[in-house]
Amino acid sequence: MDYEDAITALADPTRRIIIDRLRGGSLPVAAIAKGMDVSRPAVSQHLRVLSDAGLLTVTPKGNRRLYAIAPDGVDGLRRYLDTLWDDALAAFARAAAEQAKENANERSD
Amino acid sequence: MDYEDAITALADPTRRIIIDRLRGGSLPVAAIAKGMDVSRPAVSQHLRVLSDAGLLTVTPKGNRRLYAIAPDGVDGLRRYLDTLWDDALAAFARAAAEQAKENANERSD
DNA sequence: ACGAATCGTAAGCAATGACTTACGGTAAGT
DNA sequence: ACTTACCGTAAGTCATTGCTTACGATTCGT
Repeated sequence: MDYEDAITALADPTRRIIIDRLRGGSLPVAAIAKGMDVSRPAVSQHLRVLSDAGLLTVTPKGNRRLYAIAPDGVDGLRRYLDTLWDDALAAFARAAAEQAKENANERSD
Repeated sequence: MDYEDAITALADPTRRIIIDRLRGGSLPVAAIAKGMDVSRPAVSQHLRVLSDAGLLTVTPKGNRRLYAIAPDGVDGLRRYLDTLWDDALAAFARAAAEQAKENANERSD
């Protein structure tokens, strides 16, 4: 299972902020950390977690390191949630049908 | 933001197991806890977290309480990931185009 | 070649959270 | 009515983890 690391990584608010900052495209670490309420090393640690989870790609560019969102990592989570969504809807429909049948029995009592 | 509670709730492995057990339909607490490697009160606490996050619905049924996956809660997370997916793909496409342009400049040097 | 900039890592600390045991409260069975 | 079953909550403990400061390594600029 790979989506598990992804969902664990995205559970942290600071990491979601980092992800949001990368929505527009790749950024170096200093640019990501700028204006955030945690130190730059903290951001580095979060970037490590996000990379290990497959949510970010790193491309060394001379002095700096550019981080970007990895579409594949996001897709893993999307697929997990899609199956969950399908099962939830199916179970919901069955429960609704069951409830309707019970109501019909009540009326016939 | 509501999806934040949902993703935090799903970050825990035990809670994901609980969710998986509810994929087939609603279950009482004892049935969920049966065979799991944590105590029943622990399951109760997890069910509380999942409910507060909007991922589960509770319907008291006489002596027992039936828990079921709430499609709406799952949908909130799906929408968040969809926007993330869209932005990631767009950024990826821009980066690819940029890279192609750089390569063209290199060949012309 | 030397100083400045960019970044990752190590060590230590404080806070969050997941678990257990113990308990109380409500509904079902006899 | 009394016992049993089902379930949530409280209190306390222990591991996890997110943060800071300090440091070392690599690259850019002059």
